[in-house]
Amino acid sequence: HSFYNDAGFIKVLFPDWAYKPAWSPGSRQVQLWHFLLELLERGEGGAISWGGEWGEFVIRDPERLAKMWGERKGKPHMNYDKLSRALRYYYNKRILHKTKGKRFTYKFNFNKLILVNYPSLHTCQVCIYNTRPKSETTFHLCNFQSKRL
DNA sequence: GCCGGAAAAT
DNA sequence: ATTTTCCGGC
Repeated sequence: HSFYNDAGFIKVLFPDWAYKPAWSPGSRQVQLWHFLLELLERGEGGAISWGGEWGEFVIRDPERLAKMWGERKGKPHMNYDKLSRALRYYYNKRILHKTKGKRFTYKFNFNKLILVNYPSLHTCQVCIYNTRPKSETTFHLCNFQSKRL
């Protein structure tokens, strides 16, 4: 079972509320893993990029990434030490794990993160990010770009 | 750098 | 509930 389509792309979906301003009704704060996927998706700058394995990524410029994250969240004193602590909280949630021995390298657990294809990955290239158990799944449907891995 | 406890912040 | 902040330990 592959998350690729024929062209080797996946489609990344973010909750639409992730893009509303914080003061907007119904909006919530964007979460760190949304932000990371967004940068990876866009091949942003070079502060972060996909690594060799499926879901693996390398933080090329830790302090710049932290700065970007801090700007997004309105935390001007954000740094890699604190950002990486947030990443470590993802271990127990099984959103991420560390690629041991590789500096600044982490890996998304897409098996956990992407639970559902809607309606079919192969035909529509749509994945839905969801961190909750399937039994209490709520799906956030919105449109987004695709990314070659 | 990386880990994870503890407490605070939102 | 998800970080942010701080930090002792490895």
